[in-house]
Amino acid sequence: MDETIPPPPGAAHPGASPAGAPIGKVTLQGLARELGLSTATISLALRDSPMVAEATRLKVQEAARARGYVANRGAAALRTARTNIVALGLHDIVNPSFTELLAAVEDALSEAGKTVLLGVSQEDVARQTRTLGTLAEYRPDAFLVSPAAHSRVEDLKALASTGIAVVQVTREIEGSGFDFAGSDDVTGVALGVAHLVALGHRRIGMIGGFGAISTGRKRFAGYKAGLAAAGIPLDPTLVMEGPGLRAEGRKAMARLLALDEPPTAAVCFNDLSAFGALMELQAAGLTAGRDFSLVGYDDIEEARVWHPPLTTVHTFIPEYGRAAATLALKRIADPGRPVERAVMTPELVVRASTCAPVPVKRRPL
Amino acid sequence: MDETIPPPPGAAHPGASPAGAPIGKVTLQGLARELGLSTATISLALRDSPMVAEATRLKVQEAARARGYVANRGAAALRTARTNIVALGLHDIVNPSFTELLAAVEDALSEAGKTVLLGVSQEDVARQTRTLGTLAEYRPDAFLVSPAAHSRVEDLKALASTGIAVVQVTREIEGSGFDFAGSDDVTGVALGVAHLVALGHRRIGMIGGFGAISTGRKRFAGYKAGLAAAGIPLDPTLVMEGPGLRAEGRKAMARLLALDEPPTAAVCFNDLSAFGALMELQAAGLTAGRDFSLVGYDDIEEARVWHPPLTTVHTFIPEYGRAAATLALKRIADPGRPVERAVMTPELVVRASTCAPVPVKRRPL
DNA sequence: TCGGCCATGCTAAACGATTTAGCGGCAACG
DNA sequence: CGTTGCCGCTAAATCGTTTAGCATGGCCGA
Repeated sequence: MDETIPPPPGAAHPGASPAGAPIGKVTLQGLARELGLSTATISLALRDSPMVAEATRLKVQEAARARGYVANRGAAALRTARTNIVALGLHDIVNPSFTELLAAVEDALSEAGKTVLLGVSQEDVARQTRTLGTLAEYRPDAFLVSPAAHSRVEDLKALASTGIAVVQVTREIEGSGFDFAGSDDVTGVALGVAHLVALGHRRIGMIGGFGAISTGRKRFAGYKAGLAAAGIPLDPTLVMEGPGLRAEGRKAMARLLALDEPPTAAVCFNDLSAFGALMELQAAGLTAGRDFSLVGYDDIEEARVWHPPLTTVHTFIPEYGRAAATLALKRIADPGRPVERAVMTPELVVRASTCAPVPVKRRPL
Repeated sequence: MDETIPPPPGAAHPGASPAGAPIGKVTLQGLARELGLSTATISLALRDSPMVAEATRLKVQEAARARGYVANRGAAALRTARTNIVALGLHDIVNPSFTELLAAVEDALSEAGKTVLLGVSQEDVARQTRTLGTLAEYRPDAFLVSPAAHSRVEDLKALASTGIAVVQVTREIEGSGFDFAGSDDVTGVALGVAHLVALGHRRIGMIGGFGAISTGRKRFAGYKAGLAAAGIPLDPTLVMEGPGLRAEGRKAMARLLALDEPPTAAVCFNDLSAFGALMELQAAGLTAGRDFSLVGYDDIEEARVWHPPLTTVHTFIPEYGRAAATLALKRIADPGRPVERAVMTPELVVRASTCAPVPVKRRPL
């Protein structure tokens, strides 16, 4: 825990550049020259190899500390074909649920000595191709990917052919044959529908979630499964497809309310679209939990503080974030292992945005 | 925009490994052997050097594409001493305001061909030292840092001595002599205080923000400046120090309400602590904007949807995120340039959490 | 006294790219 | 016809590290 760097030891360092020179670049070779040893010995000593004598090891480590030696992992990686970098290719990071994911993944990986190299595709396949390509040039030990909408198997296969470990997180491309960590979205949304059914609802809409991504398809499947379990036929006019954003949720709710026979409740693709729907309800003079029932998905922090607090499905994002990191580490260690899927089962969190069905009247305006 | 990789050209590639072999590792040397050229030519051709003939260039680029060549930036960096990596050392990423920052920085940097290497200190100086050390081993072209609380100049000076460009973002260590991008926090909070004063408040508290970080000190200074401008003496019992978290904001508000003579209003270190304070008000049966006035700081998305919508100070986070990226790029290009500070002036956003002063009665409970 | 063994540290060859001096050949020019 | 200049390309050095294999010398046992 020393906080000051001690001055160089009394013995003048032979063959070194001018004595008081700024530290600049200290390399293995520099240390080797100064200590009259070979770079091999320095390298081994710094990594506590048993092949080097105790005394030498201490001398070397002391000198390295004193000179401010910082290893060059790039050079080491060139030799060892291991960078300790894990590339993270996310489709988005401003969405709060992905922030939680990113934080969990970073934490788990840094614990394992890996460092995160970040790329964001912004839901654009072309940009994703570019980004993943750039990331690949750094030769990460593994890729953690949440594919952009509309990605196909080929868009990731390019990675696979490089022999790098690939783990999909949150979203997946079916049939890609990569490890996956995420939540059981079918069950999750079905849970929400079941809750609404139990409250007496029969006309239940679905807001947001589009078919271009696996989560969209699965959550829609959960919606259908929930209806089917209750013997309610699917009414396509109640299904509002769209990306899971506040603005989309709001538009969707407006369209639902404008129907001749509006639903009395809705499940949402994610909390974000639920928030948008809540805003539209407010604007229409309606209150969720009194005039209309709304169930979100994800349970991000904001869900708890809405007015009313949002009933939603908790999906354990940090947990599967860590799981994704673990899968990556396992596959790095053993590239031949069988494909593994880490799937968390979500849980319904009942708050105050749902109630027994109330026929929706047209806006008072 | 081809989506299929064409088969190798008709002419059998001489001296290559078994024809149908999996692509595996294609290197400059491999391409050179296959094309009967030197690695120098390949390297130059791939980078569109004018030193290589048009025909050769096309032939090389075509072959590279066909073979699935992916450059090894690590190797290139070893030679050129330029990695195109920018290290991002943040004290936290789950805080929504930092997500916005991260997104903006990543976007701006990737536009400039840089890739982000991420490290999170979690507000812990020891961990920060470790993290920055690890990041440094990858020899980033620049560091973007939001220092952990309690960091001192020496904690960053270690970076400086490596000759790497360092830019501080959001937070700074005074006297460190590095570039900085952030918002003018003194003015920002003073704006909030002035708003409250204009509404008639004289007893104004401050919630959250601790002296261990520059933003804490500056926002407190803004609080003092605002009071001074109105000729209101500072009452230390109204100042609640603490990290800017929901839980802390809640505790702080509880303590304020428990005072013999509670304030009628408060400014907050950030929106997060304001949310906590709002929760405590609710719990106490009080409503912000009617019984109490509260001003947040940052204007994160959640501020708009609170009930009541939070009056707060908008700080232009994405803007200074981009500014930070630009500063880093400029310093990479010219390490000797004078220190620059990019400071945005915040703006007050009046919503519904403030009102004229109302004497706070003790809880009805 | 000698052979063999251990402990220690060194030599040298990678790893995959970039960069620069220089070379052969050809055309133009005086 | 000799010189010059340019074009297109190559050879070789270099970046900082790791690692297999080898050299050295001391010590022990026979």
